[in-house]
Amino acid sequence: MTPTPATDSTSTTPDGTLDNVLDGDLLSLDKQICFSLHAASRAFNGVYRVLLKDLGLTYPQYLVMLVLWERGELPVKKLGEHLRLDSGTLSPLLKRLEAAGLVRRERSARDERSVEVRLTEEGRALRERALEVPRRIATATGFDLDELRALRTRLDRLTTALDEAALEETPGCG
Amino acid sequence: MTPTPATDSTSTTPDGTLDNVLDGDLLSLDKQICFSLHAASRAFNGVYRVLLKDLGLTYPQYLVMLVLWERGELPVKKLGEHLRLDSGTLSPLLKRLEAAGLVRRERSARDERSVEVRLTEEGRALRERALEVPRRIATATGFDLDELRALRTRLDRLTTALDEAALEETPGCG
DNA sequence: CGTCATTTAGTTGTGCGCAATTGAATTGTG
DNA sequence: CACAATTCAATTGCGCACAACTAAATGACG
Repeated sequence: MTPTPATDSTSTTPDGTLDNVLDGDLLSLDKQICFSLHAASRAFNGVYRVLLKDLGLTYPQYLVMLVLWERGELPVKKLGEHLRLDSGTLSPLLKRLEAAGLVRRERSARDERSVEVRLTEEGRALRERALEVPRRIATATGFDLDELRALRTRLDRLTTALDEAALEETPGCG
Repeated sequence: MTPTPATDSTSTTPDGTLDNVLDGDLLSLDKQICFSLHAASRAFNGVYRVLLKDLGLTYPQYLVMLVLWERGELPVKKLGEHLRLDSGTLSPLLKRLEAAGLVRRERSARDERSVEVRLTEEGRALRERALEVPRRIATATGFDLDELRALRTRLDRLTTALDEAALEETPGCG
């Protein structure tokens, strides 16, 4: 059972430009891209879920820990900037990490609006057990390091383009 | 503000194999891949959200409609196979589509376990308004058609590899 | 100094994704 | 036929993503 849909009605276009493509063909290609991206994202998520289960972490929690392992401690705001997540997502997530004993949250003394997130000893220790995760992920993709880097570059390019487009599409920003 | 993290401590490895890479380096690369993929997925989702708002659809609902526009009618089970989603996700989603008047759900006469999902006239009509979405998405990515197809191929390869790896990782399937 | 805009976390509500379970219908087997 | 196993949709529970809002602290400005 391959993830590839049956039809590929766009294969008749000679060049790669968008202008002389039928809308129906585009809708079909869009369907394929949608599915592929959506499926890839969830498949990736699924592999992480399996690997992270031993560590008691979800995938987004792992992302937070990766940042904290690198930086040690930082306010929720900065964390959100690194991860492109807002407090609506981070606040409950951090509470769960705190409940798990991996993290402490305390109001900053110099700015009482801010909340500092720092690793506990237990949280710092978890890094050792996490070290094997990336290798197993890399193996799971079937890609070598160069391919992984290339994929990263391509995804970043995609994200940048999409973010810019999103800004232009948003009503009131044109 | 680029999505690219600061360090790239993996750039010292000469070949693309995994064997002679330090765990710390891999953890760093993993962080970058994680972020890139997660960010790309959400950025894509965000652009769709903006474009689909006019149609009153969420991104997953759009995926369902794409399948229905192509097939017209099919049971929940088949829909789930196409989208790789289970009834836990599809059941409430389909209820919302039904509440929106785009879809009807009715028990199959020949097999009362199965539920047939079919487009209403309104649901069928929505396709016309959806035809412009793919072109705007394609434009938003900044990729041309060939690049989009290449991306799709790469993502499908990734998904296949990850799914296989997930099966092997799952306890009790080795 | 007081007032107002901004910054920062947190809360609420909606929807998705997935695991686990339930319950009904069907199929297979003796 | 009776009974066990399977199939299918729905439900429940948890966590994440995001929009919209609240509340408190800070900073800027008259």
